[in-house]
Amino acid sequence: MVTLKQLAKELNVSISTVSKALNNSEEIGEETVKRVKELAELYNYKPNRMALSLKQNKTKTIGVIIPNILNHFLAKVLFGIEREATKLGYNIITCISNESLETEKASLQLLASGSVDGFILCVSEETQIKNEIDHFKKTISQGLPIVMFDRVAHDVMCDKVIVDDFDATYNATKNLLLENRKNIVFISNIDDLSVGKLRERGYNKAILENGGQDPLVLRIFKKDDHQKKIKSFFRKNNTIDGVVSADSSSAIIAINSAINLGKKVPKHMSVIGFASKSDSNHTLPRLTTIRQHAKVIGANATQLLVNRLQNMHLNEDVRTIIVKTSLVKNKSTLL
Amino acid sequence: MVTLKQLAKELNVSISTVSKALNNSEEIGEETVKRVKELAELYNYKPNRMALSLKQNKTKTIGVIIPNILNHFLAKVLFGIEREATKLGYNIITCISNESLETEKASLQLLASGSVDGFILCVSEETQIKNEIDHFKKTISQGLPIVMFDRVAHDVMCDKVIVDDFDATYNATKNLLLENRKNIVFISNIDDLSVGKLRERGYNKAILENGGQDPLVLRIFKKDDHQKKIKSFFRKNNTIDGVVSADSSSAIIAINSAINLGKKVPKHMSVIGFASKSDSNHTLPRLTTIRQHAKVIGANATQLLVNRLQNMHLNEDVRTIIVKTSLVKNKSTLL
DNA sequence: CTGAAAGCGCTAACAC
DNA sequence: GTGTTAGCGCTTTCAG
Repeated sequence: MVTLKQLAKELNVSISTVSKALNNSEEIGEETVKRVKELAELYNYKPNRMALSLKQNKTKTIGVIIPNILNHFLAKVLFGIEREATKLGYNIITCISNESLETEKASLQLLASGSVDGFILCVSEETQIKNEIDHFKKTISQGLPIVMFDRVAHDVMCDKVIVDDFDATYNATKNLLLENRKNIVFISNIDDLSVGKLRERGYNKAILENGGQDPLVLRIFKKDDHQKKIKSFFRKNNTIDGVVSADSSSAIIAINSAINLGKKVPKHMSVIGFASKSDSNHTLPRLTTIRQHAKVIGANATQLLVNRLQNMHLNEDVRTIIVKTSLVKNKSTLL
Repeated sequence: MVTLKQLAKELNVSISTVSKALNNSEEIGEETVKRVKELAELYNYKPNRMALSLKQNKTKTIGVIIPNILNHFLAKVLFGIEREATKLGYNIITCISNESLETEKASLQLLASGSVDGFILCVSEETQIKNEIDHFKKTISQGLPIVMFDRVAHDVMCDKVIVDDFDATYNATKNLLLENRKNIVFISNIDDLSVGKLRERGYNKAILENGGQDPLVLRIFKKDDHQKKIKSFFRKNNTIDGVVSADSSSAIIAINSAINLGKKVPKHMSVIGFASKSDSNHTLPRLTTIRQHAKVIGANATQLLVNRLQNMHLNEDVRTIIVKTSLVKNKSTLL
C-alpha cells in the first residue's frame, strides 16, 4: 500500500501538498496538482481507511447484528442493508448472534469500540425472552445510534422498522373466512418471538370476530420432526380446511402433507403463509404468501441509520417505519 | 468513548503508564496497575480498534465477498466463516457482488485500502464467464491473501476450498443406475458456473460408462418459470424414472411436479439433488440429498486465511482443500 | 502557492 | 517505576 509520504518523497514536495492536491484544494498550483495526480494514479494510491477513520472519528461502517443468517427473511434483509449501505458509501460488518443474548452483547461491545458508526440489528430470541435492554441503552448513550428491525425492543428509544404482523395474519385469516372455511388452524414455529405472538393475535382476532370456531394453534418446536408433527395433526384433525402459517417452512410442509394425505389444495384446504417468492415455488399449487418485503425493510433501516449519523447534531426524534406486508394470491387458496 | 488520555489525566499519570498497566507490563508498580485497571473498568475502557489497526498495520478483519446471499449454500458458508472468524478473533466485512464482475472488483479495491487483512471469496458468475483474474492477482501482490471457495479461479495462485462436485454427481448417478433406472435426467439451473459444469460431467461420465441411455440434460434459466418448465418436461418425457439435480430448487420442484402428475416417488421415479437439510423437508417423501457441508467449507476457508495471515513471513505454498460431499439417503430414492 | 506542525488513539523504544 | 518521544497515515490550521 503506497502512502502520501512515499508519493511526497518521490515528487520532492511535502506530504501536505500531496494531500491537498489529491483533495482538489484551491491552494495548490495547477501544474503540481497534475504531477501529483498522475503519480497517484500510477501507483493506484488509495487513502488508508484506518487512518481516515481515526482522523475523522467516523468509520463509514455499519455494524449489523442478526440472530440467524440461515433464515431466508433475515438473509434478505441483510441483502437490502448491504445494497443500500454500499449505495450510501458505507460498509457493513456482520455479526451473527445465533439467538444468544451473550453473543449479541459481545458483538455490540466489540464493534462499539471504534469499529462502526452505528448499528442495525434484529433482537435475538433470548434477548426477547429475558427482556434485556441495558446493552442497547448503553450503546446508544455512548453515541452509537441503533436501528432495530422486525423483532424490536419496545422500551428502547431508537429508530425502528417493523412489519404489520398483526394486520397481516388478521387479513389472511379473514380471507380464508371469506372462502367459508370452517376449521382454520394457525401453525407457527416462532411463537417465542414478538412477531410470532403478534401474528398469532391477528389470527385470533379474526377467528373470534367471526365466531364460527375457536382459535386452534399448532406450535412446532425446534426439536420436533416438523413433517411428522404436521402430518399427524392433519390426520387427527381431519376437518381442517384452512391453514395460516407464521413461517414459510410450516406452510410448505402443510401443503405437501395435505396432498400426501390425499387432500386437494385448495379444494379441500386453503393455505396461506409468510414466505418469499422462491419459497412459493416449492409447492404445487404455489403457496399464497404474505410477503414482508425484506429488502425494503433493510433499505429503510439503512436510510434511517445513515440519516441519523449525518444529522447527529440535530438530535431528531426517533421514528418507527411500518413496512406493510402484501398478500400475494397464488393457487393454494380459492379467492 | 473514553481514551487513554482521559484515564491518564484523571489518574495523574502519563498515557504510556496507563497503556502499559492495562497491558500487564512488568514495568509498572502493582499499586498503579490496580488503580489504572479499576478506573478503566469503571469507565468501561476499550482500546480504539482503528488506532490499534493503524499502529499495528493489521485490522483483524476479513473481507468476505460472495455473489449472492440469498443462495442458501452461500449463506451457510458465510455462517461458517463468521463463526470461525469470531472464534479466531476476527471480524468480517461482507460485500455482495451480485454475480457482477464490476461490483466484485470495486469491493476488492475498496476493502484493500486498509480495511481488511485478507479475503475469503466465491468468484462471481460474470467473472467466471469472462475469465477475468487480474483483480485477484493484483490484490494478492499488494500483500492481501485471498482464499477462494466453491467457485474458484484455477489460474490464480491462492488457497482454495472446493467440493468434489464431479464425484458427487457421478456417485449419485451410479446410485440411480444401481436401482436399475433407465431414463435419468440431469436438471440444472447453474450450468454457467464451474461447479455446474463439473456436476454435469460427473453425471455424464456415469451415464456413458453404463451405456444404457444417452445423457439427457434439462437446463433451467433465470427467466424461466421453473415449475412450468420441469412439469412440461416430465409430461413430454413420460418415461423419466430418475432425476439428478445440480441445485435444490429443481430437485424439490421435480418431486412435487412428479407427484402432481400422478407419479409415485420413489416407486416410479427417484430424485437426488444438491440440497441442505432444511430443503429436504420441503418434499414428501424427503429428498435424498447431496450435502456439501457448507459450514465446514466456511470454517476451512477461514482457517486457511488466518493461518496464512499469521505466517505471512513463511511464504508457505498454496493449498487446496477438498471438502467431500456426502449422500444422505432419504425416501425419494429406493436404495 | 507550499510546507511545517499538531493531533486523531495507541504502542514501544528509550530516557530518567 | 514512570515519563518522554516518535510514529502508524491522514487532514488541516497556520506560517512563510
